[in-house]
Amino acid sequence: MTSATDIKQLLQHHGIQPSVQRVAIAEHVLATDRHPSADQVLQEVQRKLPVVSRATVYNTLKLFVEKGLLRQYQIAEGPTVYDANIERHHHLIDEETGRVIDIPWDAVEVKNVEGLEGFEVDSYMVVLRGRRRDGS
Amino acid sequence: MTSATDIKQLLQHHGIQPSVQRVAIAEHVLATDRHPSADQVLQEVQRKLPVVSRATVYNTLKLFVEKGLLRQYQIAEGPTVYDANIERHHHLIDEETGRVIDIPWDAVEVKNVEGLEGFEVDSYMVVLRGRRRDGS
DNA sequence: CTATAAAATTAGACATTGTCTAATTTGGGA
DNA sequence: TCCCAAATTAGACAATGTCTAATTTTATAG
Ligand SMILES: [Mn+2]
Ligand SMILES: [Mn+2]
Ligand SMILES: [Zn+2]
Ligand SMILES: [Zn+2]
Repeated sequence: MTSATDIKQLLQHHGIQPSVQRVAIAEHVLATDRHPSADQVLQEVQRKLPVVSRATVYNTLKLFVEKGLLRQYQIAEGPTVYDANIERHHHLIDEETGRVIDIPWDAVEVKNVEGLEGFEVDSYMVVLRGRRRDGS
Repeated sequence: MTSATDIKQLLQHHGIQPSVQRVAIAEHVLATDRHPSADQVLQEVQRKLPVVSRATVYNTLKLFVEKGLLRQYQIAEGPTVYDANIERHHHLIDEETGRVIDIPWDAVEVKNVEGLEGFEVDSYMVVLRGRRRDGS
């Protein structure tokens, strides 16, 4: 449960003025484990708060990324998606639905990244393609 | 060295009519270890063959992907890129230049992908972010 | 409380990337 | 050579994202 006041405080602690629009956007995008695109966020938010513009959604998502509240990825076909999970983790793309699913960092093991010759690596993730197994 | 006749045979062996445009596109896109976008391919090819249209470049790249001559990725910011390296391998995104660099499959080791609970995995790659080390 | 200025929001223009259609051109084979 | 299916093409259209200039909202100084 993240109440509206909690959201406001969270934004303020990150140096973000909690306007009505920003709180509404935060409530949706920070609470989901989906990986919505900017236009999906716009659709969702407009149901609760009809007076929000496309420009504000794009501006706000960018702001949240800059302030470290969100990550932004371009991993599958289609538009940039936003990710409220800011811990390091991997991603699986469901090839049937196109949906991006979080995979815990320790679910797979990646070795020898530090020893990679000729490169300095800041971060990495495994991107998998497949599908959910039936009972899941 | 991949000569024009070699290219023609390669296309024919993949069931592709080797038109002038397709050969010109193949010469560029199959010979590079860069990861060009469709519009980059268009720019390059038009220098040698001014009579090639945007539609043909998009159509041809799609055809090459369907026929297994090319891979298509959406890994970094920006447009879809095409990859002549059809062996499995990983990718590093140079954060300074934005360039995508191939990393050999055995340069890093990924474990426990088969044991991933709840998912069936068809393929995977490690996507790293960083930069070339000075003398490289 | 009111005035002022800065910050936030907005509509819509614009750019880029990609798809599609309908018309034209090309070229392989009878 | 002729025919016709395949290939190419220009340009319309759609989706995604950026930018600008005008308007609205909000914080705060007086
Ligand atoms: Mn995620
Ligand atoms: Mn590659
Ligand atoms: Zn809640
Ligand atoms: Zn060569």
